[in-house]
Amino acid sequence: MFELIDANIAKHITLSPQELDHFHSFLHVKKYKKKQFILQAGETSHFQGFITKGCIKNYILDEKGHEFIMYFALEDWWVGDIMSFYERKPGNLFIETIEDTELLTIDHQSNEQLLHDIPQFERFFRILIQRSAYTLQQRFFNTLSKPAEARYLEFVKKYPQVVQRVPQQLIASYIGVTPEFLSKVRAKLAKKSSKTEAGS
Amino acid sequence: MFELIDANIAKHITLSPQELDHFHSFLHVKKYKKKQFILQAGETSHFQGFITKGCIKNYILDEKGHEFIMYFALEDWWVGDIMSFYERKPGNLFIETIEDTELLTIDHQSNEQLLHDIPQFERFFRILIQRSAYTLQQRFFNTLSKPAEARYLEFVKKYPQVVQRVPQQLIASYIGVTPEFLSKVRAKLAKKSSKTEAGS
DNA sequence: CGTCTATTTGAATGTACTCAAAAGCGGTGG
DNA sequence: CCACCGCTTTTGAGTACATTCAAATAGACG
Repeated sequence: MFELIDANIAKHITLSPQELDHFHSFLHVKKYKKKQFILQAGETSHFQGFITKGCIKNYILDEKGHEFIMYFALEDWWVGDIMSFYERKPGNLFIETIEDTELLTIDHQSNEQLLHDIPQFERFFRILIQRSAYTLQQRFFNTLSKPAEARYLEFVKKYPQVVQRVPQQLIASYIGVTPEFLSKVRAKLAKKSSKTEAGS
Repeated sequence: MFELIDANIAKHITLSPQELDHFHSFLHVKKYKKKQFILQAGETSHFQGFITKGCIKNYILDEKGHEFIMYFALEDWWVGDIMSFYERKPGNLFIETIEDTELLTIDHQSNEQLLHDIPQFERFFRILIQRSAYTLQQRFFNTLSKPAEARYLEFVKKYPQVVQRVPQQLIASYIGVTPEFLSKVRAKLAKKSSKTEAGS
């Protein structure tokens, strides 16, 4: 039950068996069916989640109702609206399942208690946020500096499991183009690679 | 000397006078002339800085040598390449002064000591990173969902001091357009507002 | 005042978008 | 088991926002 999350935490901090047990005592299991909301914009996020099974998308909606996907998350990822969770006010993120999904969650009060009882978690979550901020920065840079084709190829290389599991239109949203345009990019790539392979 | 940084920290955590003194003992003053590098891509960042005077730009260079500005920082802002600093490996960020600048800095070893001696700082830096991650996320969303004109107007509204102090081409880089195009955007805005004012 | 840099202007071009329609694909019920 | 329905992906034509390159103008500083 806790193998995955324990291994995840062990990547950055080292806890005693007692501390681990204490940590586990704060966690709850939450289950969602496909296409359910875990969080909606306007709500205050009452928990952070760790995915033990399934797949979700985290996105913002603009005025016209277009989805802008901030990230996908599969097993072994943490999900949540960090600002809403820590500042205890309504956020602007949607979190929605793409498949049936199971989370381990920790609510706000438990989290405060955890940070107090095991200060190492303060460090753990700092590292988590730091890395996600870095990833976002790189992605922002890529989006401004590289054409859609390069961004798509990098996405496929970096997240092959996601490509298998989520519809193409969501990947279009992630890399920052319309579904129609991604389709055209892929058509061009297919033509290119068929040319290359035609060297018989 | 430490008034500004103490007030900055007091926004998020509360320290005793002794703890503050202890914190101050870790700090050093660094001074830079205009257009000097504080950090270059490929270097490992050995310190985090807090600006007491001046103005800097933090940017990434693409293969063609185009600058992509991640953020500007003035007095009362923290600057650094967080990933490089904490992971102790070469980063890809440039930090360069736009004006003569003075920093209070804390080096890596002192930082570790500080986090150990006053664990509240672990929380402080987590909050800092959290907020910058949030800001970056909003900006990324804006860049994908809104036209350049709207992004420019929001920038002017949000950072009026920066508009006064940095050349326009750098603002173009920040909002994600070429200097030429920002110039055209401004020309159109000027025409619009002159029309509005012509209702005499 | 002259030089160097920043900004503006213009023409041609390109990357990606919008809208509309067709084709593909998967699940479900008759 | 096949036919149909809904949803996703593809294709195409026209358009828009922003880029590139080149040149002119304006500003800042010694």
